[in-house]
Amino acid sequence: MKKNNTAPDSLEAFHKRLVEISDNLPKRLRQCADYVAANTDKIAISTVAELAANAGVQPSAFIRFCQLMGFSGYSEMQRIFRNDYAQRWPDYATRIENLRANGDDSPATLLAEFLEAGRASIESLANEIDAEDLSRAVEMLAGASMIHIAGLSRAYPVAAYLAYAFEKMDIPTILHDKTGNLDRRHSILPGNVLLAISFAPYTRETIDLAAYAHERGNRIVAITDALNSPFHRLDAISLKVSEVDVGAFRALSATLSLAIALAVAVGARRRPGRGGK
Amino acid sequence: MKKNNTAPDSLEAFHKRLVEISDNLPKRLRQCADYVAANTDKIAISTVAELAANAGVQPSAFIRFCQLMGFSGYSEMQRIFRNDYAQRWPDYATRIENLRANGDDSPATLLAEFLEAGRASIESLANEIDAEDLSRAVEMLAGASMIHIAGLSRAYPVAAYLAYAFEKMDIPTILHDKTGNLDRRHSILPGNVLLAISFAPYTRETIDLAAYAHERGNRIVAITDALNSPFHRLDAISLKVSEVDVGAFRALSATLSLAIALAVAVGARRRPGRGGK
DNA sequence: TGCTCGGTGGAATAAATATTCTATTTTGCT
DNA sequence: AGCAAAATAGAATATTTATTCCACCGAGCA
Repeated sequence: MKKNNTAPDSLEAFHKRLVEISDNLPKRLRQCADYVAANTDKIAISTVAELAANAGVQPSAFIRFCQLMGFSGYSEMQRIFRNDYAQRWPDYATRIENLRANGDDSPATLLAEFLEAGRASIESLANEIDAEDLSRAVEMLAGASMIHIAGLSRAYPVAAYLAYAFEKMDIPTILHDKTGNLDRRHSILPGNVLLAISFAPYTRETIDLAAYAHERGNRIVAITDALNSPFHRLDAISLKVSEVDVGAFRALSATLSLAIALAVAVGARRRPGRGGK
Repeated sequence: MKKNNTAPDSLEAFHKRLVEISDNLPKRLRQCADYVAANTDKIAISTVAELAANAGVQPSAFIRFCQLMGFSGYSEMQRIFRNDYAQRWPDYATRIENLRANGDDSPATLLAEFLEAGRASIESLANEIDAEDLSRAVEMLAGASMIHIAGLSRAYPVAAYLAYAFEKMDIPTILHDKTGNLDRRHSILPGNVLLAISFAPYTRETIDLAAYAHERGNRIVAITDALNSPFHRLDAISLKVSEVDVGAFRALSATLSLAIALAVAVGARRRPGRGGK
């Protein structure tokens, strides 16, 4: 626990300070710290009494915690969260409403639906991604002498995007599209890794290619939408991403974000110091 | 203006009620309604005094407005916004923080960056899209006897996704990828429309194709990132989407959402009117 | 054991925020 | 123009919320 009289003025500064003071905290103040760490988002819209009750302490204790964080009191601390909120949501909700207001099946309304679906998908990916698996996937791809990318139909744009990103970073890649109906499975050599993208109902060709690679002893990284996908049997590292759908259609926002992050991380890992080019 | 004593209990109900009472409102109450309609998001974190001041009315007037909406007062109205906030952000901000906490250049941190960028892009698209242009684009594409899709490098995944979506809906489409280095410009016939996707710095081939199409008298719909893009000179309907970038890389979340919405809207528009399959 | 001192709970107080009330103004109508 | 009804501003009040204060507890130490 460390003293410091300058109040954090941003979310990052807040978190930094929270970590700083976090060692050697007395019981009640620790409860506050833990609760706040796990529920930062609630601060903007809660009263001290509510937070204190949830953290299992007295309001006065909670205020002592605020002061320890460097603020004069709860109100001052709350201010930075409210500011943050105001910036984050300039009026997104309102704009979405406005788009929707165009009429039930107007293009704008439809766009609003897909934007909402995209946002929800991204949030859910943030919640559900397994950082361990992601790291292992990056490591494995970074160590590959060649990355083979497979993804068809709905997954094809993702595969194409990955191929583009790897290409930009001078990483050797083969995109297994079906151009000319060529089967290029024999280009998969020892030490290569297959990066397969497929969603239920899984494309036969992609699964077949993965099975072939697995049989030959090549490792597989899969981007898919369920943990019990066919890739599971192939000893693949599965990155699960579930997209929210609109009617019969499913967006790709979260999947694309995952893909680009994966690609850039691999690039950074291969050439430490440079994120890309 | 209508009387009604049941308070809305959800955001949709709130908006519905807002529209209901919106006709024939006295001056000050109208100011409240207008301000609230444009700043719904601020309610969760503001006091009556603040809102009233921003709306240019007295706090008491604002409270009368709340009551007209069916609430007992401001506090009761605020509650539904705070609940909504709590649900929307169960702990998204926290999770992002947690991802970031993995270390400065860990894959998880990178993913957090891209997810944030994706979210921001989606929100900004919601703010900036021109519903008029979108409708006109849909109409034009729906009326085309054939849709030609052009998009290379970073735009290629978008083009591929559009081609996939149109194909799913049995809409005749040609994807102008550069497979076999074939130039298929001569497939562009009268009555066809070109859907071109390109971002600065614009891909030469895409622009050339668009120029050719324009010359032949074909209409163009463009998905691009600036209103002064080369498409502007070609009398294209431009849909502008600006993606937030992370380092040297730019996500595609918002663009993809726009693309799928566009495709589905075109599909919906064609089906009812025509006997088409 | 008894003293000290940081930590704590809870009541007391201060501040802010919400709500009501009423005199006055505006609006709509004839 | 003149009247009645509705709407409004702003002060007064009630309520909620934040903050301070102080008596008490319990660990560490002579």
